Amino acid sequence: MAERLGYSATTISRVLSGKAEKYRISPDTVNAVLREARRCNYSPSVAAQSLRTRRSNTIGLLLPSVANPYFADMASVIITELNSAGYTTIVVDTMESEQRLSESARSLISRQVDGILAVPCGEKGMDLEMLSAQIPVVLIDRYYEDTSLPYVTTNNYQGGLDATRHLLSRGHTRISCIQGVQSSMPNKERVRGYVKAMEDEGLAQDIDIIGNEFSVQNGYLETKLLMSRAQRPTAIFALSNTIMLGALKAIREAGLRIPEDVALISFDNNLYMDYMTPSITRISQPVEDMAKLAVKILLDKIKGASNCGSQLRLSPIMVAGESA
Amino acid sequence: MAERLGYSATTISRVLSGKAEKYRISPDTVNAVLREARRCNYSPSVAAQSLRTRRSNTIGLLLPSVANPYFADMASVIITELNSAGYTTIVVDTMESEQRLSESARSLISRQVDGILAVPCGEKGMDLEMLSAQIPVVLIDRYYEDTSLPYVTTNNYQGGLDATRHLLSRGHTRISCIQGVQSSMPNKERVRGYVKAMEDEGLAQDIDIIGNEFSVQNGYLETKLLMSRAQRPTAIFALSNTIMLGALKAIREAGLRIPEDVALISFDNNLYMDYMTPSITRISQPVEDMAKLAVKILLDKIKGASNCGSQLRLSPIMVAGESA
DNA sequence: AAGAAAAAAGATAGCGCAATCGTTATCGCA
DNA sequence: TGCGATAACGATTGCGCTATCTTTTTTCTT
Repeated sequence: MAERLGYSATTISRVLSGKAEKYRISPDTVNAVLREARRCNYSPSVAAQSLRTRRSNTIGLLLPSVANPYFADMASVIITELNSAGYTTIVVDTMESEQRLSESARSLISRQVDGILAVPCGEKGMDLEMLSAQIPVVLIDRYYEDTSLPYVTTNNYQGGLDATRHLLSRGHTRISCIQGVQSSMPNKERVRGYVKAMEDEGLAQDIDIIGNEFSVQNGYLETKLLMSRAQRPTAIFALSNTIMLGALKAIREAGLRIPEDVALISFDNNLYMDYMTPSITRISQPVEDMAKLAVKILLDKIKGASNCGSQLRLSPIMVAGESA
Repeated sequence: MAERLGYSATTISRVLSGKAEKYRISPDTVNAVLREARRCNYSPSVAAQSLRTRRSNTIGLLLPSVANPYFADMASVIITELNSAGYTTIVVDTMESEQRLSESARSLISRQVDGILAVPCGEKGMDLEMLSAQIPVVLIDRYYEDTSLPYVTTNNYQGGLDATRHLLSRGHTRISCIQGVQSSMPNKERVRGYVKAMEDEGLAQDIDIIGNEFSVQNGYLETKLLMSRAQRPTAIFALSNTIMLGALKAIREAGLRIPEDVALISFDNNLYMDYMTPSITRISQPVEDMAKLAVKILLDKIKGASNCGSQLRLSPIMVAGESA
């Protein structure tokens, strides 16, 4: 393009990167360059730009499972937000593996992403913590104990408390809690809320925490077992939407009615939950707010603002349904 | 790293890019390099690599709406498939806008992606078609009339036919069809199936096609109108899961029973649909197969295989529920 | 009319890698 | 002993851009 127009590459670069004014390029030149660029359908090589400027206008998003509707919703909001801020999003599914998380994060850095948004896996985030020296990192939903990384999450303890108290207030005492990934902070906090509520009612001996995965299958299998117990629980607290779906299936198969025979309460919200019969009583997380906040914090960090201290816990909202 | 080890950058590059054997680098050297690389946590700059090799091991995925569970499911499969083939995925939400589609595709190309998977928007894909000269492009779900681009889609005509015939076989005659984006091929084909089935029964005068968006709101508003008609339809054919959800809400609000007062049949499948009451009768698309096939075709094209002729239509499966 | 200032542009280098084209040791073999 | 074959490595260049430093031209000032 440079030779075709008779201008230097420098001038052309300036025009195309919007720095024409700053360098006082004459309007005639600007127009000529722009016209030619359009004519020959020019678009700059992002690879070369990143190499030179060390910025890529790209953000990496690390999720434990894109198939989980909860994370898919989150991804949707994040992608849209980032896009309107001029960023492109690379989505990686870490499949609930700490090793994949580390590898993916490194791979993202070697791609010169400008920042990382992550729902981390595993117990201790040493690796992410280290990487955050090289690049802005913001956690969503999950975080690590004593981490200095910024995060945005739900007040899961409160959610666990609310759900359990709701069941207790309806007279339930045999309440089983089907959990997901034990090492994850939201899971721990929800369980803590459940335990606290039970203990407050003097039901410490009835505490029953089972399961080990945020999956439909886990919910299904654990509920199958529960339903075959001599002394069935009268209520189930499912720690995720997927677990709830599995539980629902098992309860149906046992020929039991909800909520008459077994009450059911779940975490997460979803387009569909209102349309189920019975509609599901649930602890809804403010996914959209969380996602938008996390994006905001990340972009601020990228711009150099040092609100590293941002560790936010948003309140969940209980949506009353007919299932409990 | 080169000077720290006393080797040339060339040698190091060869070792790290796995070409040690090809260039007969001695095992000692290889080990030394690898150890040092691990020690100093070296990872190559993908930007520089792409600049040099014109490949980025990255694929662009263009979707009209990540928030739609149907596309989110699709994205999940694609991301996972690509990842296990060694590719990273950039996801872009084109928001059902043809202009955004074009812009995003161009932006992906300037990012040196090795290929593009797209659920396109708009009537005629001139732009994508042109771009496909520069880079492999495979369409999923939607495609263009007379396009030469490879695509993988559902046999939507068959789906429309099946759904409508099912309703007809149950004795319905006043069947309204709530459609999504009119210009999209799947929509057109489903409608064509509906029309054909109606005409075959001599019900041409009862054909009733309404709506204009694949959204919950569209389904809701159109159904509200339907329910307030003097002569209500006895069955509704919703052309997507989102439309179905909106319809469901409106039917509920009208205090009507499903399927006694209004039968409901939908396109798309979903984890939740089995757990609704009544469970929804639906035309399930083979999302996973479609996604995997599209990825396969794209990777083949990247490798140079010229199966450009791949234009596949997979059969949908009707899942019987209680709603129709 | 001479000099200073502002306006408009260009020359050069280097981001981090890999393709290309070398060069230097080592060894077998007649 | 010398020669070519092979093994093992290196120097250079350029991918496409932009940051930095210069140069040329125009305009204004006194």
